[in-house]
Order: sequence, then structure tokens, then C-alpha cells
Amino acid sequence: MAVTLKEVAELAGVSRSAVSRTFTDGASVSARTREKVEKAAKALGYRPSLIARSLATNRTKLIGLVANNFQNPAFLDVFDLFTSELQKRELRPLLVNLSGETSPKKIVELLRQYSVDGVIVATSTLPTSFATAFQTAGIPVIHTFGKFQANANVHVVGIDNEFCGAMAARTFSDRSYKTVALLGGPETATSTQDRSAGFRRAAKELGLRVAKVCYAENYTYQAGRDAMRDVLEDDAVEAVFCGDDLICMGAMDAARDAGKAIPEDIGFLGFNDIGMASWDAYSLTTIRQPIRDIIMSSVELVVGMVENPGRSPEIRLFPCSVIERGSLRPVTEL
Amino acid sequence: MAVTLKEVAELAGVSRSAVSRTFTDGASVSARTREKVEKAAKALGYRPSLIARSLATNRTKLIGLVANNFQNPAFLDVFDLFTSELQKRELRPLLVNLSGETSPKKIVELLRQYSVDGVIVATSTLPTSFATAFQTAGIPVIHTFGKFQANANVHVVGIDNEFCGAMAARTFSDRSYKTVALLGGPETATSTQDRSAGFRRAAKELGLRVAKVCYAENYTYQAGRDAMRDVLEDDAVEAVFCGDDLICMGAMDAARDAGKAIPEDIGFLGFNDIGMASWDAYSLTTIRQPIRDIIMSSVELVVGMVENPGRSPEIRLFPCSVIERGSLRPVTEL
DNA sequence: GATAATTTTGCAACCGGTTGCAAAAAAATT
DNA sequence: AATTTTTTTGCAACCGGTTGCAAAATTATC
Repeated sequence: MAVTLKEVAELAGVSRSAVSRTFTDGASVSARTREKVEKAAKALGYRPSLIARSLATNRTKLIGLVANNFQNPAFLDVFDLFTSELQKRELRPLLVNLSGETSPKKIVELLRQYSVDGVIVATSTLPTSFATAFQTAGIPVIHTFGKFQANANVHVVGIDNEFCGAMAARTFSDRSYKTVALLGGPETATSTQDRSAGFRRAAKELGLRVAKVCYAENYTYQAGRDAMRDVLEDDAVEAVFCGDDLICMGAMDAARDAGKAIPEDIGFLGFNDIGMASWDAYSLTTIRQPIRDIIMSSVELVVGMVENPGRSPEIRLFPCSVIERGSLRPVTEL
Repeated sequence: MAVTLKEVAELAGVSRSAVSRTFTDGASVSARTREKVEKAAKALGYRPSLIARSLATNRTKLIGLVANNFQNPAFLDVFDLFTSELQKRELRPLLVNLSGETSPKKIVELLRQYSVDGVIVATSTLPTSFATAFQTAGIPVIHTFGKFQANANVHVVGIDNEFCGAMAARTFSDRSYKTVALLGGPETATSTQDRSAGFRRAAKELGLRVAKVCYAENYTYQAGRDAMRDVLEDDAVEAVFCGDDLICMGAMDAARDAGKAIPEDIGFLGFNDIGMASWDAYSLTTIRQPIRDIIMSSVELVVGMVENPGRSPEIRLFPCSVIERGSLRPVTEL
């Protein structure tokens, strides 16, 4: 079916090695041979099989892309950027949908069977141990959006969630909010835990009262809407820090349903800056993480790992920023 | 590095074939041998290399998943369903981000180099000829969300866009709208062309006046917003049929900006029923395509093609339905 | 217990490439 | 023109599996 090395070699009247060398860069072939081979290859429509090549070179150019939040619009960017960034370097993403599965065992097996060159675990909800499992299996791995911990044994690219939590508290404080609430993502997510910790610590330092702390069951509009009911029980809450824009939008609609005006009666601060955050209907003030930088850095790092597996684990954190829109009252002038 | 067949064979004291056979179902191995092999394999942590296997069996279990609309939330479902549906059958999606590229040539080459077993082209914007290119290259292909045409030479799974266009016109007619507009997706997309044709034909038959026809530049909120300006020039327009929910939401916000109330002053009908369509801020009446069915059917079909490549091209169309919410006035009672 | 039928096993060739090595060819030096 | 150096080439082994085939082992039959 497919055209092979051998057929090209025969047509060109050279050895198989000669053909192979024409298609491997850095190999030594004379101009005349190369020309003959290229002509024959073209005539037959030959392209080297990467599968066969990988058997000999031990490089598949496949990168496992492991994700578990396929329902969050925030991931559209992630997929788009990862795929195009990998493609630029002639690498292919092998997509794995975790959907529920949180034990790395099976996934490691699976990607090992495909001899992927490296793996990018793109999820903010799993502990670092998930990524470490790949490391242990000898597969280069990057944990993108992963939990930052000083004694890292695996590459992590992302943000400092605790710092971002503190940033949220400061954002409230700067706008003279006194009584606030935290409406996080799922409590089991490491990002939620870190942001929550940072938020509460900073709130205490800044003299903010955190009147309510609750968590949405998942990263959906509906979960945000449901969890917001809890927050609304306390009438004193002036502003809510949400762990995700989608959750935040659900919460906003719940607040409006309860007759509250935004930002007059209650303020909202989101997280992620998804496309919809800028729509008129929400005009959400939110914390943005520099996704493009994070992803470019991750790809760069995974490539580096493949080339030099001994490389010691690195943590790369990028700064987040508050995108000012209309869901919080303005900064209080001093 | 990785454990190979040979090492397992040595430890188990059997031939390489015996090991291979224990891991290929349907092969003949005695219970005693199998046991010995399995024990040795476990001890070494052996898993057969799918890459090496594929060289001999000519099956990689890789399916190319080609998409070009990574920015539309409608695609979250598509990715989620495709990946999980393929995984269920032990197939792996090799993701290709078309992003701009509309010539199939390079993509075909690329997927051929990875010897994918089949390809799913998941896009409603490209002509069938794009998918046909894979067919010509001898790669089983399904065009999901593709253009339906009677003389198909390639499998198509999706909806009858022309019929859906007509359905939109009927939806307007049932609610006694008289003067309407069409705000389609990009004009180059085949789905837009078909829906537009169906809409206009049915409108004529039903005595609706199509006062404005315009197209958004891409499938984004902003493009919908921009294109809506054009529609708003004609004050007589009572309802707008949009080619996509995202576009529709942009259009709705543009209308509200212009001081129009929905649905009192102007009605909107969307397409796709993305998650946000049900949010309070939009409460969008929209046409839903049964994505889950379409994708399950596509996967089933691609598997069928792989097993039986001679299979003749089939068209599978699924019915769409109007999801009634609040962006159109109610059906007029007779 | 001998023979026939069936199952299991290992050998060796193959899938489609790469690559170290030594021989052959070409280029450079004297 | 002969010799040395450098470049190019083909051979053959290898990457990690599968599989047709014939021999060996087992099971069934008489």
C-alpha cells in the first residue's frame, strides 16, 4: 500500500541506506545521489514512515497532552495554543481525556505504550504526584497549571495560586470592601486550596472579614449558581472572589435573581479572563493568567527535557494581573 | 530503557513468539506458558510497544482528529465526546489544528506519516473535497459536520443544513414574524451557504420578507456584534436568524445597545445550543444538533471503515430541534 | 499401547526504517 | 602519476514486535 524505502531505492538505483540518508538531516549524501533519490521519491509519492523511524531512533515526536477539564471555555485557548505550538516544532499532540480518572497508573501505561517523547499534564486540579508518576516511569513530563511547591521533583509551569489569592484580597481591600466571601472551585483542586489559603491569609492581614467560604462542585455555570445561594444567606457580603469565571457568571446571575445589582449591591471578581468575561452581560473584573506564555514555556520545556532528560526540575511561574471591568466598584482614591 | 519482548522471553524461559502470543488475543498459547509469561512480564513491568506492533500489524490505533474552530465553545463538547468515545475503543486521537490552513495536502502527508488508521475531519466550514483528499490517499475518512451532497464520495455524518435553514424560517413563520434577517457565519463556510439557501427558499414559500442578509467574519461574539450593526440599519427587521450561538449573543448585545428589547422589539434564533445559550443573560432560543449522536456515529463509522475499507460512502444525517427559550415571542395560536 | 488428530511451540522472515563500519570513490596533496 | 586524505556508499545488524510454517508435544481414539 504505502511506498517504502526499498521501492524508492530500486527506482533510483541506489541502496536503501542512500534513500534513508537523503531523508535524515545531517547525513552524508552526494548531490548526485540526493537528486536521483528525490526524483524517485517524488515519482512514487514517498514519505518516510515516522512510526518505523521512531523504532530505530527512539523518538516518536508524539507528546501526550493530558487534560481533564474539557467543559471549561478556558480550555479552548489551552488546546488551541498547545496544538499550534507543538505543530510549529513538528510535534504531535496525543490527546488524553482524563474525565474522572485521577489515578495516573493507567494513563502512564497508555502513553508508555505509544512511546511518547514527553507528556504535558495540563490541569490545575491534580496533585503534583500525578505528574511525578510519569517521571518515575522515565517519561519527561511538565505539569502545566500545576501546583507550585518548593521541593519540586517535576517541572511545573503556571502561576503562584497562593499569591493570586492574596492578590484578590488586595483587590478588594483597594476598593474598600470590608466584608467579603470566597466562592472557590471544587475543594479537591489544588489550585482552589492554594488560592483559598492565600486569600484568607491576606484578608486577615488587610483586615477584611471573610464572612463566607464555599466551593462549587465543579467548574460550571450551574455549580456557581447553586453555590452562590449559600453566599447570599449572609446579607453583609459586599464582594465575592470566585475561583473561575464560569462559576462567577453563574454566581452573578444568582445574585441578580435575588435582586442584587452588580456592582452596587455586590461585587464580583473572577479568575481566568475567558472570552465571555468581556461581554456586556457580565463585564467581569477578573484575574488573568498569561496563558500564551505559560503554554509556550511548557512546550519549550518539554522539548528541552526530551533533548536533555537529566535536566533538573524547574518551576516557572508567571505573573497574573487584574483585568478591570465593571463587576467591582472602582479603586478608592486615598 | 523500556522492557522488551526478548527480556521477558528470557526470564520466562520461552521463545519470543510465546511472549508475543500471550499479548495478542486470539493466539494459541497453553495455560502453563501464559502463566509463566505473565509472571515474568509483571516482574519486569512489560507492556508491548504499540509502535513496534503497528509496524507488523499495519494498525496504529491512531485516529487523526482534524479541526479548525478551536475558539468556539461549541467545540468543547466535540473534543470531549470524541476523545472519550475513541478512548472507549482503545483508539487515540491525534489532534491536528488546522488554524487557517485550508489545503488538505500537507495535512494528508502528515497523517500519512503517522500511519493513522483513520481520520475524522470535524469541521462544518470546509468543502467535502477536503475530506476526499484523505480518501484518495487511501486513508479512511469521515467528514463530521460536513456538507451533505447526494453524490457523496466520502462518509458524511451531520445534519441537513439546508433543512435547518428552512426550519428556522418556519420557526419565524409560526410566530407570525413577517420581516426577518439572516446573520450567518462566515460566507465561505459550506454550512453557512446551505443554511442560507434553505432559509431563503423557505422564507419565500412562507411569505416572509428577508430584509437583510449578512455574514459575520468569523465565529466570534465580536464578529456577531459587528455584523449586527448592518442588520440594525433596517428598522423593519423583527427577528434575526444567526448562524451560530456565539455570533447570536454578540448580535443580541448589539441590539440591546441600540435600545432594543428582546424579544419584544426584536427576536433572535441561534444555532448549536452551546452551554451559555441557557444562561439568564441570553436565554436564547436556538436550534440544537444532536452532537452526541453525531459523534458516536462518526466514531462507529470510522471504526467500520478501518475494518472494511471497501465500504461505500454513507451519509448519516440527524434531526435538529428548536430549543425554546426566551429570545423569540411565543408560537402564535391559530 | 500404538496411532491419529489436535494443540502448542520455536524458528526465521518480515514490517519500514537507521546507523556503525569498512570498502569504494572522489578530491587533495606531493 | 602516485599517494594520502576525505567523502560517499552499501552491507548487515538492529529497533520491538508479528506470524506462517513445520516440528514437537499433548490429547483423543481405537
